[in-house]
Amino acid sequence: MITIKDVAKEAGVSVATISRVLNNKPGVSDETREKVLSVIKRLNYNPNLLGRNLRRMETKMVLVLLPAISNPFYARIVKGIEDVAQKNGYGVMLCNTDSDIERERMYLELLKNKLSDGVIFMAPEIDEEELNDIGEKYAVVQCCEYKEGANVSHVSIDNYKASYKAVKHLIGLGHKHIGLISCKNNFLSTKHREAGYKKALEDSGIEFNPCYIRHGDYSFKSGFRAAHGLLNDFKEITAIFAISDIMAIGAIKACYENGLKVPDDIAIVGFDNISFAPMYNPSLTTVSQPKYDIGCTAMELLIKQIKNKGGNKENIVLEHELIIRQSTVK
Amino acid sequence: MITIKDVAKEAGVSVATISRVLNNKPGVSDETREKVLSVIKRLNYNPNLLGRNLRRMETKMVLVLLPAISNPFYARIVKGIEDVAQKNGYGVMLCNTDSDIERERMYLELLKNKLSDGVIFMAPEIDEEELNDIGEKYAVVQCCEYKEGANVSHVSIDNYKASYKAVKHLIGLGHKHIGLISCKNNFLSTKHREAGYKKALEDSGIEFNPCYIRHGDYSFKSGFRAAHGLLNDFKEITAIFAISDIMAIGAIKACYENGLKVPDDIAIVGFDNISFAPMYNPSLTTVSQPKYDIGCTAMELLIKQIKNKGGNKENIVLEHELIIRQSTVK
DNA sequence: TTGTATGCGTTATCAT
DNA sequence: ATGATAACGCATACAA
Repeated sequence: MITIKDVAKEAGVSVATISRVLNNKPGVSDETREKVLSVIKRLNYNPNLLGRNLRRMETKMVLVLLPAISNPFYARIVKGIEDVAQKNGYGVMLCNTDSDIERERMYLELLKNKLSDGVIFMAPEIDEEELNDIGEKYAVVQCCEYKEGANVSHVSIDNYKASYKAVKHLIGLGHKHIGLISCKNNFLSTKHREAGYKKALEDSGIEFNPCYIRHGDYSFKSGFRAAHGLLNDFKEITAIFAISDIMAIGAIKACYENGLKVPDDIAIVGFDNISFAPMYNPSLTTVSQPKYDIGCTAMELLIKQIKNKGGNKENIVLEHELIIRQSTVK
Repeated sequence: MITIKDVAKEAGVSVATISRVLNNKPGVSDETREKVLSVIKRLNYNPNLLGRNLRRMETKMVLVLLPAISNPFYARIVKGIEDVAQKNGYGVMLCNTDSDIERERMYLELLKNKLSDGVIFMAPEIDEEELNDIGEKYAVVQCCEYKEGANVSHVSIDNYKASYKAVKHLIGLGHKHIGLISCKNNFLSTKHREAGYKKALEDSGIEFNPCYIRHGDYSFKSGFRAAHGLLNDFKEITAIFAISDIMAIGAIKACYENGLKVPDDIAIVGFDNISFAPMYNPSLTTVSQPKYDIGCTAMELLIKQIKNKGGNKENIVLEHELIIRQSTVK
């Protein structure tokens, strides 16, 4: 392996000079700099960052923990994170937690072991307390999903308002019996979206029927089953709001298999505006989150924290948008 | 920051002993070991892996370069990679190249800079020569997509046979005018899938019509446009084979918007069996790759190379499967 | 402008 | 069974 010493010897200067050239530091004559660069090129030298990282006690790498890369919702967010990271000289390590707390803890070791300068959680599995502990020692940002109790920055939309708007859209189309496909989990977003649904009904003088709520697990199948159950049990239902696009798509599929046409016989609204939403048949009305901006903002927050050694706790709420497509409008 | 020295001082032993305990090495009395462990716990000590990595000149991390994490095709492959990695004490860094050669090269720096012990390419952008150079110095495996010329291991399916089988399925259903939605790229898989299409026609005595081939770019929209064009120009077409599920889904959408029902008026076959294939409306007939196994195999190959310092060039072909769903069978 | 020398945290070799 | 110490590759404070 070629090291900085080899380059120094070959160029006839000291390692300090090589280091200066590598890091674009001043105090090197143009002549020397050029000679060094040519030797670096000739020897095909690549600095060993293990040495640099140890010395500087930083890695210029950040961790992004996501429940599943297969979830298309995260794609644009990650892009935002990556773009801001790159602009600031940071690399991004994407890590699948599978919503498994052990796997999440495993990856968090990378943080504790100094292999990463900070972490962005897409949906933390660990509880408020553990999150708080980590937040006190390391740079941490929560993105989209977050724990309320923890004193850790987050960036997200207002899920309550977004859900309210989606259900109001259905009510505006004349629907009075609106099913809800929610999830049985502890996500704050879930709680907020359910609350928004109820508030929209209430504000429109429609009585809330708890039986109209079914619970899935964000999967296509669970959306399918939930819709199937709703349609079987309550013939009067003419619209369904699902708190995720994938479950909404499962619901549409269930409608068709029950002989109901969307949107003619039943209207469906999703949440997230994943890339498949406009591709589906029919295309899906849904709530769009500013995913790219969310990612950018999260990374910016993280970098600020890294620079300020953990200060700067901030919570940022970005704007959502209701996108109306074929699944609700005849 | 707590270091190994602090632990040593607190436990009243030398750093060497701490290191032995940390690495589960023999030559430490049970008594001492226990004392050390208790001190480690009490001080909440986390070993700084920057030191270890420099010393051992390895990181126990591998790079996985994918064109886009948003492509659902990669999800199961990555899971296979991760599972095998974890079993062997390796961490996985997922990196989005966006099919951008510069971004790809940027991430390859992590390899050259010793921040990663090896790399798995899902679809290399760099050419044979550059790939070869990297393969000579570092542990490299190509997964699914690969460059033929490069002397670098790969694992994939037989795309020629798979494509042949898919088209034969359509012919078996009585279709004689079969459109092909391919891609304009340099992927070997594309070439092989086109060749399989032609060979299937030929073997069945159906004349190949070059005009029946349209080119997309793996996107939904490109599939939509390609199908739209085919249907407009050639009313006799009753079936379309797309070399990716996403384009196939675009094609189905185009059929519906042209007033054609799938599969009643036209049959569609995709390729990859992404998670959305069974969810679509209608569900999609497609070629399934053993994605999880492909991922596992790639990672196993990579670990072998890391251990053998670059030896062990191997090419492995795994079995595919045609999955028949609603989009072809009435 | 350039060089010398120290240390980052760890592991591993060689003593004891 | 345990300890002292050199080394890994690099950046940097200080000297020249």
